[in-house]
Amino acid sequence: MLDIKYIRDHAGAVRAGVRLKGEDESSVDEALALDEGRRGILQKVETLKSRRNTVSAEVARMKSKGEDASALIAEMRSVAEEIRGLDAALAPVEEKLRAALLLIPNMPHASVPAGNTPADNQVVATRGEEPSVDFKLKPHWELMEDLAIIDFARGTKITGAGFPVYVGRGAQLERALVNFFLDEARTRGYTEMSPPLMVNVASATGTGQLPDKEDQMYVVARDELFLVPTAEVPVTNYYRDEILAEKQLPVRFCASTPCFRREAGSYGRDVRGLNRVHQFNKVELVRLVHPDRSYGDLEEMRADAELLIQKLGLRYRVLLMCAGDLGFTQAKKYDLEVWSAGQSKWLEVSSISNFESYQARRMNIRFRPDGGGKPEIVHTLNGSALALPRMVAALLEHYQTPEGKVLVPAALHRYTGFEIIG
RNA sequence: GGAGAGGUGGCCGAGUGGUUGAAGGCGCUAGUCUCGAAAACUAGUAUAGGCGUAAGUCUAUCGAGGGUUCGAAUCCCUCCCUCUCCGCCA
Repeated sequence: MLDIKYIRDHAGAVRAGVRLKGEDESSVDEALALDEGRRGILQKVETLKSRRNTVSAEVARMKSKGEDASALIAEMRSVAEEIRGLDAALAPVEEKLRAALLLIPNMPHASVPAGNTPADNQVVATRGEEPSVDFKLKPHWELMEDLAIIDFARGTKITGAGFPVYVGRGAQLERALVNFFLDEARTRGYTEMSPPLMVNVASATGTGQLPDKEDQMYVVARDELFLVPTAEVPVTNYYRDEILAEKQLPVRFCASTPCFRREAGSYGRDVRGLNRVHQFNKVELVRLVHPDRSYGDLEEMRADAELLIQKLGLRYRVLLMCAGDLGFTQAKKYDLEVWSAGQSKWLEVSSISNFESYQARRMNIRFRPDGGGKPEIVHTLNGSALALPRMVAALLEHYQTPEGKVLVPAALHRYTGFEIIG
């Protein structure tokens, strides 16, 4: 969330930012009105509490001397009543203010293009080559079925649509990719983490899945827990409500986890094969950094993710997302899309975002500057490096042979232990 | 799941209704001393919010929330968490 003091002092800029995101401006005015009401009550009640504290000390002094304090105590009886009333009035105002603040989105960074359609996203780089072959490339769902390496029908039987089963060399290939991604992340300075796969309400609120994205998560209602839609949630919450030393920054974590997504509202769109599933594995990068350096870190993380695709020899492009395509909590975002040679389309395999202080303020993650001084809010970033299913799809399609087999790219040989599938 | 014990500042630990934001110790920071270091000594050392240009000042916070009281770290209630034992279990 944004700092209420910032909203107070820059109401115009905040409204403009909310508009660019295509969100409702009314929450800004509501927050400002509640803040004003809150401060009004606060000033009254704190004056009374100050009086009460002074008189309490006086009562104590008189009693210790054996003097009669009953007149003061009688006076305080009505003051106490007044305080009770004001405190009772304050609580709902503060609760509403917090709720209103949670509904104000993060501001887009100045370098983010305006717009709210895919056409407004800027292609900032395109790298790698399409396979040059003289036969018709099959889409991955035909390959995986022919090779019996990913089984959708049985996944549907076991659980439901969108829960594929990786089998044999399919499972081995996926595991090889995960290990490759994690090893690469480690050599680039990320500490590996294996986090919980369910999170509580506070964690889901901290990264922004709650309060209004609840329908995208699987809920374990009995225990008030949520299956993680991305490792971002447990990993970023690792230092929630803590104050780090400046020298601990930047914090760099990587984690491989399953991701569970209901994908409500997207039925029928790009659901063929591995294009969109309810459970998938993903290696995620997370950084907590000094506020002055987060945009440099964003570029570094983009390079971290790009390098993986380069090493696997696939064609891809980088998109700078427009304001309207930014998530609620994001200030700036790049998407990496890999070329699906069998479908002749781009598939999003990574999303790299700077949240600035937006998530960190919700999570109350701060650092103490070197040499002391007031704690400051850190900046948080995360990026996929990478999402597995669409990478598997692109690899199968890119490296297929005329005989319907699939060659394993050289970078993975030491991880798979085999060089061909089929 | 059953029984018991406990949650106080960065850490340890005192404190059972009255100047206790909280003794004492450790740690940390600065200073004195020293060629330097250690030791010793002195001082400082939480977070959030309100008002204020600022200095500052006021309020809140002793796991969380509620209650009793003129006044709560201290008394009462609910919840959460940790530890020990029993049961169950990968």
